[in-house]
Amino acid sequence: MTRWQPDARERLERAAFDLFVEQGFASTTVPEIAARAGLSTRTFFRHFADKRDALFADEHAVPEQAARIVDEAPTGLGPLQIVASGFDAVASAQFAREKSYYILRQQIIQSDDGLRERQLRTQAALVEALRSGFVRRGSDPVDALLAAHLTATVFSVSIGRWLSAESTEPLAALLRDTFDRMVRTARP
Amino acid sequence: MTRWQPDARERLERAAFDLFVEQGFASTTVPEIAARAGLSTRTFFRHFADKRDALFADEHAVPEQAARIVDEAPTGLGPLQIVASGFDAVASAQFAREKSYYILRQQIIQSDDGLRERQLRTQAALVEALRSGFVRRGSDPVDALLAAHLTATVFSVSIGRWLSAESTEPLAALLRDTFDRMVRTARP
DNA sequence: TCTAGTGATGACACGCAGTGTCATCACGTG
DNA sequence: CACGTGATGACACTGCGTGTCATCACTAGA
Repeated sequence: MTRWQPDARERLERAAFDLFVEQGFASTTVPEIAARAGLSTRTFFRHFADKRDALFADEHAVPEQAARIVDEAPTGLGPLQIVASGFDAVASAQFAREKSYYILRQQIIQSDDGLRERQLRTQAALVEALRSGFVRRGSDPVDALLAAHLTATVFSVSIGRWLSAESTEPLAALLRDTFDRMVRTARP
Repeated sequence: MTRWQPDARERLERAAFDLFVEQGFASTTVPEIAARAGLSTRTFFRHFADKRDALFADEHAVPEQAARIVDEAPTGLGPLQIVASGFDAVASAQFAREKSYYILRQQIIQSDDGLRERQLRTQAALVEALRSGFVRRGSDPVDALLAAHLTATVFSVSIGRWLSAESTEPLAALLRDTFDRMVRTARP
């Protein structure tokens, strides 16, 4: 016998996701999640800051990868050129699961105000990671912030298109298309 | 004698703001706010959805004004041209108080994760109001969403610059400058 | 082999956010 | 003078999130 199952966090994540799908986020309590994972309520809060956090465990890696891509880009490229060159890497690394998982997850998020706010916060974290990355490369602070916002917009809009009912295009193609459209839109 | 003071909501707003300034958002309880306003805890929650909401009472008007500006713009203008023409109106209407008030308010917001999330939500509401406004004018759905995001970025960045320590420029000028910089940044 | 950590967990108490429900009270209306 | 109305108060209750201490399996060192 081991002293404890070493995958407590993953069990909690999965139990939370399943319960949110089965009965909704609001009507799922933390004690329920913990019980399904075979753990106590207290242990849940040792792994996640709050109930919403169980749905956003993966997202913590996003700002890190963004910063890495920016830092490792060849010199001489502008912020938006760096971003455009990283589309494929991000599309494959951050969206490795089945598309149906992300659709289900997005449905849960859309069903609750608190979860929508939480998602906006992860996008804000991406903006900040990109901004500071661009500044490290020597960009003007305001230009860096603007480029970071533009980048986050491209990703947010592309993912929305990718998860929409009609779409069958791969994410990387949508990222490129959304990027081009944004460049065109920004010409007044 | 009146049966009750008719300005309950305003008293609660002011009491909340003052207490947040004096002792911080997290260490201020709703019963405290209600007591300072001379009301019960239950009444606080009749006026505001939650504790954070007392800091965002004004912001509910923002999406409405944005939608009105878009709807009343002359035909033939592109989304971003409409936005640029509305800079002065928004700067004067939505920021009528003393600048020191907005600085203080922003300090409170920055001090708490939940408040930052709440602010992101109001920005998302602005994006949605602009998006649907642009769609009503006949824009392509994706282009409308992109233009709405670009607009919200210009406002968010401009307000940040306006409230930053160094700045003395008027908000309308910063809006125009940020807009120009964004157009330039979006050229890869 | 004995012993003193160590790290994840459980158990329990607690403060506070937010809601449902009913009573109250001042007012307007017939 | 009786009745309805709308804002408020009082109270109970659920659930989130935290602080604190005990437990238990394992590990490193004497």
